[in-house]
Amino acid sequence: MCYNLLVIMKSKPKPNHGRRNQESRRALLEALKEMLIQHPLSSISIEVVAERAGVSKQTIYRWYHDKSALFIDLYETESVDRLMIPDMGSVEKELNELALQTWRFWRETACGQAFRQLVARCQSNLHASNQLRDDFMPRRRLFVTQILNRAVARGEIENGDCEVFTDLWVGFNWYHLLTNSLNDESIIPTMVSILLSGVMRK
Amino acid sequence: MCYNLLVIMKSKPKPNHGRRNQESRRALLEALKEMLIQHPLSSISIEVVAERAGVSKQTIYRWYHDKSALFIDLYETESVDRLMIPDMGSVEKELNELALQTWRFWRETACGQAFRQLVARCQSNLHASNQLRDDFMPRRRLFVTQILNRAVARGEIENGDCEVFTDLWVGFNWYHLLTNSLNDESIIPTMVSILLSGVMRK
Amino acid sequence: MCYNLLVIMKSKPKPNHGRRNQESRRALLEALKEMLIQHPLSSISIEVVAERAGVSKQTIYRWYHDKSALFIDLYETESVDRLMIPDMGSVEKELNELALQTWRFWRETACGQAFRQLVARCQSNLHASNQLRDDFMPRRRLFVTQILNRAVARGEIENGDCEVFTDLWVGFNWYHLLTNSLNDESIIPTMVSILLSGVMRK
Amino acid sequence: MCYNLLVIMKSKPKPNHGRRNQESRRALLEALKEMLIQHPLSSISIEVVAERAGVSKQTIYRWYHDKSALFIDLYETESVDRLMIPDMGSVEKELNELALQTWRFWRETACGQAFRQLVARCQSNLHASNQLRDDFMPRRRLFVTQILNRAVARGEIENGDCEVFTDLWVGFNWYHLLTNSLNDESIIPTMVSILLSGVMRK
DNA sequence: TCGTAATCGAGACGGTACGTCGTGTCTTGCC
DNA sequence: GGCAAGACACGACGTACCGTCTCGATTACGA
Repeated sequence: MCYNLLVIMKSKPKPNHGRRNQESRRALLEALKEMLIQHPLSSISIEVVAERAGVSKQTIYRWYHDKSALFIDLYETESVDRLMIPDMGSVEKELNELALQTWRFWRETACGQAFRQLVARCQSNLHASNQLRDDFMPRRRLFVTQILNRAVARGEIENGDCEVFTDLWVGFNWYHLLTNSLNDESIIPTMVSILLSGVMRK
Repeated sequence: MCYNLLVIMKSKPKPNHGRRNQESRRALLEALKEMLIQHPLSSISIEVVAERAGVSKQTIYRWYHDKSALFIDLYETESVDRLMIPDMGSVEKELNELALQTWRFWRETACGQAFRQLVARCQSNLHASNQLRDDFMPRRRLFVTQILNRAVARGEIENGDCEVFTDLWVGFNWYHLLTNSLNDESIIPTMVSILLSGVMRK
Repeated sequence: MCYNLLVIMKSKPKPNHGRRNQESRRALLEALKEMLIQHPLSSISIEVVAERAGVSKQTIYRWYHDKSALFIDLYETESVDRLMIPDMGSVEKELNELALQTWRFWRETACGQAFRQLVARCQSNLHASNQLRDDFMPRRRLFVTQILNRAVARGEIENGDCEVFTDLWVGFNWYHLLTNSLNDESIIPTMVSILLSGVMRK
Repeated sequence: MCYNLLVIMKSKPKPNHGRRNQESRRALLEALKEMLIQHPLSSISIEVVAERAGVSKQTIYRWYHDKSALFIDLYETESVDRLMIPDMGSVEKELNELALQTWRFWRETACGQAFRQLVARCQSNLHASNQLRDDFMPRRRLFVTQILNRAVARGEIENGDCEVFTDLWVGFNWYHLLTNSLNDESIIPTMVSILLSGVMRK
């Protein structure tokens, strides 16, 4: 049910028998993006998104279980490769870069504010909550584990405790996002160094 | 409009002629508390709370601006300081204990659910957000810094980076609360040990 | 659930605690009446009636199970006392008068066309069908049985077979309504005389 | 667009290159017939008929203008002339038999339900309405007039008022069909006797 | 023998309406 | 004045069918 961007993009361009209409998907995400600039996610109804995108409600429900899923599609589409950190030869450099990019992405696009709304919404919607935890977050956490895996390969850090490390990483960033404190980037290196101390090879 | 706990507590013990009915307030919070145990936040409507408490909707709206305000009243009423960890001679033990107590407090009382609602509300309310960051959280963070200060005094850890350490600490716990994953307590020691590595005296 | 006109009209004028808002009921029927002039019932949605009457959908559903019930309220309100035939001393005269009045009522107001739509609708809606048979028609049939009862009292006709007589009566009129043949009133006396032969006292 | 039975029946027995697939037409009517037995008309959607018949919606719309047209095709296909009553020597016996057969035909085949749909459709379609009154009904009424004619020949009844008699007859049956009350056959003799009283030779 | 043209299944789509739910406001009459 | 009761306008929900529209596979026919 959940739409997979990459698979679609790689499939041959010959379109449409009973397959998803890419045009309507694009219009949908575009409409949502524009609306997110002015309104919090919670005040944006599926009804209005559909109307604005020139798409029927049913089409939304066909591809997305709810508003959150729609936003997630947008979020992932927008953040693709912005948070893909290249090999910089050092886990410390890469983690610093990832945190910096994440904070900037959140500050500079509508996505930061929108993600806050998404988290908020999940606090009163069981399905959205499960989806966030089991579907969306694992994909986000990959950006971190990728870096960690490279570091393991380089022999920089021990292999293990990767999940808890990522919990701490994500928690730190969420906390700053959710309390509106993404401004002081100077604390990032400290955070990285505290975390790395716990996993560095002696 | 928003109900202020202290004012009520100072009012005479047998008041009531046109003043707020304490009985209905108590019934309201009680009903809410019971429901939070069994039902996800999402499925609790003001309508149902009112009915269960035997209170009219109007009475709720007279005293609370909206649903969140009701949850917050519950949270503040319930949250006694059961998170004060005594000196156990070791920062590691104390931090483990604090995390454990925090998770249990959130899991076993309605407060975890209520706090989630509080955080959610702050994502679309600037004033609430500032209050959370500048007023409420500093008090909560004291539970951690207190332990850290004792550890510094004992010579266990370096003095410094306390704020970032606490950010990581709080972030980790929030993350697990907000994603509904407070069940697996076995990861707590790992978390504590990673964090402490970054600040332990060599 | 089904609204009873007479009870309301007789109740004391002091209005409204949780009681039905008469103004919105009036607006509703008025809106429906106007729309029936231009559109068949089947093409009139509850949504639009509500909007036109300046009333919320919920309010309609509170008082009427479905569109048919709403129309029935209108129909009965409109036809009240138009089809109440006074004692004319002779069952034959009275039945002739009743048929004449019925045909004219159907021809001259929106109600005839609307009633056709109502019957049509009942052919594909079980609930509407039951309501028509068990709720609405018994009240309509009273206009006939009233006349028959008077005739029995006068000794004009036998007491019995009243139901079948009324079936025949109603069927005849329905048939002419549903086949768009309400024009030739000259057949009415023949119909009356055939029917009466079967029940007259010898 | 509207499918014409006769044209099909005259077409060569083994046609089909881009011609209509008889198998899917048969499956369609069969599915419809079966569903009419168990489900009220209201709950039968084109979508479900198509699925049950293993036929695509498009195929239905290619051959029928709308849902009613589909029902009508069924009615005309199914309605063989099983209502031809033989001479039984008595008009009363014959009329009783005719009513009984009619009711059973409507109850036991899908045709009763289909005919209800036909009548319903005529209430918002002038052309269909005229056709019903001027084309279809006269043929149906023949079953009655035939019996009446025989009775006149036998000298049982007066010659005259045949049309009004038939109006009453048909109206009575329609009324019971359209209100879903074809179950209590015990009222039929009463109906016959009332009607006959009005036309019997003294 | 191979187009070619229409039918067919599948099913996505834009629509319209549905009937329900929840919010927050309002009114009434009791206390 | 607070309060229970409950009607109300509003807005959104998620679902059900409608009738239209591609698409690619199938199937005869006629060149």
